Amino acid sequence: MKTDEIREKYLSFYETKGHTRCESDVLVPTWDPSVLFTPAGMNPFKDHFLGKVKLDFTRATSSQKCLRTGDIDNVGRTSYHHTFFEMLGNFSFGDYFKREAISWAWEFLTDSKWLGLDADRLNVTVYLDDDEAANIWHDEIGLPTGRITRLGEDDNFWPAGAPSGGPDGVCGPCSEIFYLDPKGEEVEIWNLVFTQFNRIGNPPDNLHPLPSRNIDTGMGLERIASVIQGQDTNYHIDILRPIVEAVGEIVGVKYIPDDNSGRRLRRICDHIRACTFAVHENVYPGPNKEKYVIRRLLRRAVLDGHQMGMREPFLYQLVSAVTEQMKAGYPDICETSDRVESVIKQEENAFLATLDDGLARIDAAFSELKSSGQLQIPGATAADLYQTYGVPPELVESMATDLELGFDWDGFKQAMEQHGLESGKNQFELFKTGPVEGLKETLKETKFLGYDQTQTAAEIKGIIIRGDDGDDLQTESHDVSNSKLIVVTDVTAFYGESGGQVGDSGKIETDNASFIVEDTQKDGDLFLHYGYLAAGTLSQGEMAQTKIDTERRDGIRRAHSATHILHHALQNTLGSHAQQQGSKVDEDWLRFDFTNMEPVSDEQLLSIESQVQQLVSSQQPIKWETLPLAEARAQGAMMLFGEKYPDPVRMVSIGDFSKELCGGTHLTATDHVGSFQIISEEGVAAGTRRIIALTGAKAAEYMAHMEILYKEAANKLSASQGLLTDSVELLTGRIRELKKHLSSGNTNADVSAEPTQGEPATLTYVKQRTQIRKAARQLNVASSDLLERIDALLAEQDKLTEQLKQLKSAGDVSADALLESAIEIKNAKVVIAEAKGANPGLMRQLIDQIRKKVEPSAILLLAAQSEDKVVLVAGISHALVGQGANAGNWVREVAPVVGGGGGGKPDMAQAGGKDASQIPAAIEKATMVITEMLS
RNA sequence: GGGGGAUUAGCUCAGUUGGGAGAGCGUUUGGCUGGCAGCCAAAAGGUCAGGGGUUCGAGUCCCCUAUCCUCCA
Repeated sequence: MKTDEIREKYLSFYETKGHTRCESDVLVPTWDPSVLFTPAGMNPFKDHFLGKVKLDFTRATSSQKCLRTGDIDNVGRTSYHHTFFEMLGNFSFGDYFKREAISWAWEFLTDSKWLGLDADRLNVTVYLDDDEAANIWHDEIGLPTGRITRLGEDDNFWPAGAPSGGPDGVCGPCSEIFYLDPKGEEVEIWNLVFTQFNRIGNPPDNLHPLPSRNIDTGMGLERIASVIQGQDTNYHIDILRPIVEAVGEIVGVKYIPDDNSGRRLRRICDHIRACTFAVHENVYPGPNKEKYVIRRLLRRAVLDGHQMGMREPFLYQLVSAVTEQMKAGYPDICETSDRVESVIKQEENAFLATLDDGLARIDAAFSELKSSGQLQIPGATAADLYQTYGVPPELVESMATDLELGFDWDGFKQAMEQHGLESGKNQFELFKTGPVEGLKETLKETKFLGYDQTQTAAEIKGIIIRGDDGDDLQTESHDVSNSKLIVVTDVTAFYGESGGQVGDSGKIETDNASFIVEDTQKDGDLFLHYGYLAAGTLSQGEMAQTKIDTERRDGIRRAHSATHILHHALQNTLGSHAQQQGSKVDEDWLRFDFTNMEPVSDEQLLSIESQVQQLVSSQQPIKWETLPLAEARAQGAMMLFGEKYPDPVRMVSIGDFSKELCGGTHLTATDHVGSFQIISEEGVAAGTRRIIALTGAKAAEYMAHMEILYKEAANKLSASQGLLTDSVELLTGRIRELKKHLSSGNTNADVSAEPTQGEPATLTYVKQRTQIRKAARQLNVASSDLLERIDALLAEQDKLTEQLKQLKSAGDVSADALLESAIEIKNAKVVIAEAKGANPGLMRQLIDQIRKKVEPSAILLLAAQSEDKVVLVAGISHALVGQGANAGNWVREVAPVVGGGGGGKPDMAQAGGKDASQIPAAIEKATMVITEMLS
């Protein structure tokens, strides 16, 4: 029987038992902060089990794609470890319990209409004191007691060891079904969890029966398939073996199961499956969280390939093998395979580059070790390489082996553990507690009426006083004004932050109180109004009016509708790959992240902006409706892979060009967006770009601001040609020239900064803005700092011009002129002089010239840099240094005379001081010191 | 969210108690030369990521910001 058939049989079997078939949830459940990936079939139903959502059904079945990395090191080594796998499950939310769960499981496994396994090969386990389950197995199924084993809480309880070790919360005994394979080994194929207790505190008497008991079962699809298909490893079932073979083909290694490379091929097979699904869901390899896990999986697979000789990207070529095997269960995987391939290829290239870099670093580390005569690579060194540069330890090890060096794995692991500790770990709570959770259980949901109304009557259902450090407190009534509260009502006009759109603000008023809402958040289906009490006494059970700040809401609506239009323009300009990656919609402000491999060019950006503006002014209607998911799909609504959509869905259509599934609030016509301005485009992660834009009043303000900025900047620079960028270039070029002339002592060059006269030319707004942005980029500042930067550059230019003028007026400071003032001490020419107007670079140059001309010689030059500052530079020719003269000591003794200090090397040294009036005294001192030094 | 690292010429990177900004490749020019990375010589090319601080003096030390890499959660 094919794996695809088993999956389908399971789901339809439970449909015949009154279960609702649920699509596999996404691999990355953003709604659940306690996990990065969906780890089990029950995960998407967590809130159903906890009674925190309204139940549309009480029996469900699913084949859930899961990802676990806990046992990652065993992947490929054992017959049954995976990171990515599918979990078949059936669930009861306070509906049926042990009897049905057990008998249906048995029926599905043994009935020839379904799997038809040999009943004699099936054994079960139950929890120690779970007589109820044991009796069902014995009396109703007819299993002899010898085939029912009772095990302790570590094996037959969920969570494992919960009764004595915790955590607190719902838990219960479980019963596992084992299959005796032809080799005589027992393999676990199905775990039935009977959730019937709430654990509170430590034993004894800590398990309290739940009023509503649940069933949660899980059967690994790959494992049951291997049993049915008589394979001794999951990797040889019909949907996995072809992938393993494909890996071998591309890597150029024949698949031999027991071989070391067999292990590698299986591991690559597993990881590419995981990566294909993750990238399909828009989870790209990246530096943290779930993205990082994907990066690690992908890089492990690349490294395996690398160690089998692959030096070019190869994983991406396996995507088609994965989609081929998985498309029956997950048809949309095919729709994205081009994108998935290109993302994987890019990451492969990045990692191969890191590996190259790593090889160089290993070389450097090894030569250091070799010089100290070590025979083993210390774990700490390898850990350091890994943590800082991502050099994989396996690579270090294999290179060490080539050099007949050992590798200290223990030390490495120890160092990594230490690193883990130092990085600090903030653990997630498995089950959140607190007043909000309590309200979720009792109230379940807040009805949102804000699509049509800006104000609604509502009843105050909960008041929570926000504690400073998260310890919130629920209260019946509250009268301390200005205290921070969370208010929950049965209905509301306030939009709770979701889908990127920020929450509403406004007021909640009762006859006795006025509560200012600053933000609205959603927790499950509950709306939380965050704010403070302005006046009066707020009491639970009172009737109230929820009134949103309509002006702010209008700004948010403008930004949200503009976001959809922008999304359309992006795809139109860049291609259909430019999909939304993330979005934030605020009052007349929006941030939109999307997939694009390279920066969006200025021209493209302008085109995108003007397309949006055109669509805005075309006055097209914006409509929304609620319809079945399948129908929205048929109408071509844009759907994001990896996004979880309710069914029915809300679809927002703009004119005839945009249909998106969206729960946000929108305008009724495009022209209400008003002005639209893209204010920045930047990279946010590899393959992801971010556009920030403004709408309505904020966009208009921005435009006015840019015009003023342009005028001021142009005035400062006297940019009569109207080309700010040219003027900026001219200015920076002039400064460069000035510096060059100063350091070479060339006073003849004409670098006069005569401003070009005339009024700034008038440019169109877009051109002015482009000029400002280009100029800002040229000067490496944000647009807002442009004027400041220009001022600083103008000041620098003035300063340099002034210095050059001084140097010019100081007259001849050539080497020859200085040599005329030389005195002779012990056969050495000594020059001690003031080099008026010179800068340190020029002084050094003069000293070099003199030293070249006269040997032996000692030179010390002084020059005032400004009204008070003095610079001294001393140089001593090579021969004199050999005799014990020292330029460093020389300036060190002289500098205090002008109130400073200094030092340097024996042949060349530099010093400074703060009292230019003492230059004559310093010259006297310098003469004394050098005389002594040379005698 | 936290740890480590990086940012210097068009590119790849050196730069040691803080005291003359460098190499290789590339570019340009000149000369030599019958080829395949031709040879020789010279030159141009730098806000040392940005900002602040310490100092007589900062590529170098300290702080902040930005970008990138990397590990941990």
